[in-house]
Amino acid sequence: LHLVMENLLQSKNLRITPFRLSVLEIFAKHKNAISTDQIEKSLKNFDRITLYRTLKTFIESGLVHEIVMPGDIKKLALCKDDCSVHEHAHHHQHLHFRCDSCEEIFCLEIEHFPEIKYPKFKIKNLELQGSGICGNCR
Amino acid sequence: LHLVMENLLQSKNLRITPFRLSVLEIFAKHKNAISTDQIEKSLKNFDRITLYRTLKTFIESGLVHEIVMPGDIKKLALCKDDCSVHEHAHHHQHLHFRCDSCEEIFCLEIEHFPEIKYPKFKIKNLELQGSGICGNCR
DNA sequence: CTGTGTGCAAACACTTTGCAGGTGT
DNA sequence: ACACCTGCAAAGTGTTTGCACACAG
Repeated sequence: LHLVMENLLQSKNLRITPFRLSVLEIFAKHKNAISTDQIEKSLKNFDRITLYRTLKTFIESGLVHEIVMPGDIKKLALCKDDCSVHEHAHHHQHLHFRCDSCEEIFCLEIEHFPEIKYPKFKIKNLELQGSGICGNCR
Repeated sequence: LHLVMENLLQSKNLRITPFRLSVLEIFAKHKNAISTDQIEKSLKNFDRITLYRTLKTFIESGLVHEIVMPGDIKKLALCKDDCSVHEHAHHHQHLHFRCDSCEEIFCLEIEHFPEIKYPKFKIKNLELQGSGICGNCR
């Protein structure tokens, strides 16, 4: 696991440090998106400022993406192969789904990603956000 | 205009006050979504706390909806007829589009709202967020 | 060795809470 | 008259900036 994470950092030209590795491992342990708060609870003897900077670096370099929803919901998840970063924006081909019951946020790979057109507008990137009841809660 | 806004407040069982009316009129003046900052600049001699509470009330009663995007982008827009509020979540049938150039956020009515299915998940609400270049900027 | 990352202190912005007084219905 | 809205003070939360030292390449 360590090795995988080291390669991940190296592939983005980021230096391999113990702190970054431990943050990445927390992401790897969680299947779904996690909040900064969850990360902090999983760390010990850490500096909050460094964590913020680390996360910012991860987001900018395309390792991690933010998922935000109305109501101050903000979570982070590891990017997948289908993620790319252009002009400071992340592009995904998956659906961000929030369960009304357990409040987990899932990144769901969907088969047919919809195409949307609007007159005179050039839509370069489309993001899907859904909510409802997840597979575990029903 | 005043009368329209008064009816709007009344329809949601909210009291008609000068402050609420002036906030609503700011929304009406702007075609696109606006930030709290923009609202504050349009007001004078106002109390920021009251503004926050007013906006919260508007959101909860279904008058206004929040649009959030990664990178601390947070704007507000008047709800349209196709908006509804269930269990603290707003439902729309339009696309939220952010222009990479002018950074305006548009609520775009699209003809065929996509249907997404995912095995074992019950998707009750779907939100679309797009980005690219708007009609004015190209 | 050089530039990047880290840790600490301080500052900053945004938002919420509590309460007294004012206002709408 | 009563409940709701407003304004002020204070506090809370999340995040950023500056700088000195430590560490990775």
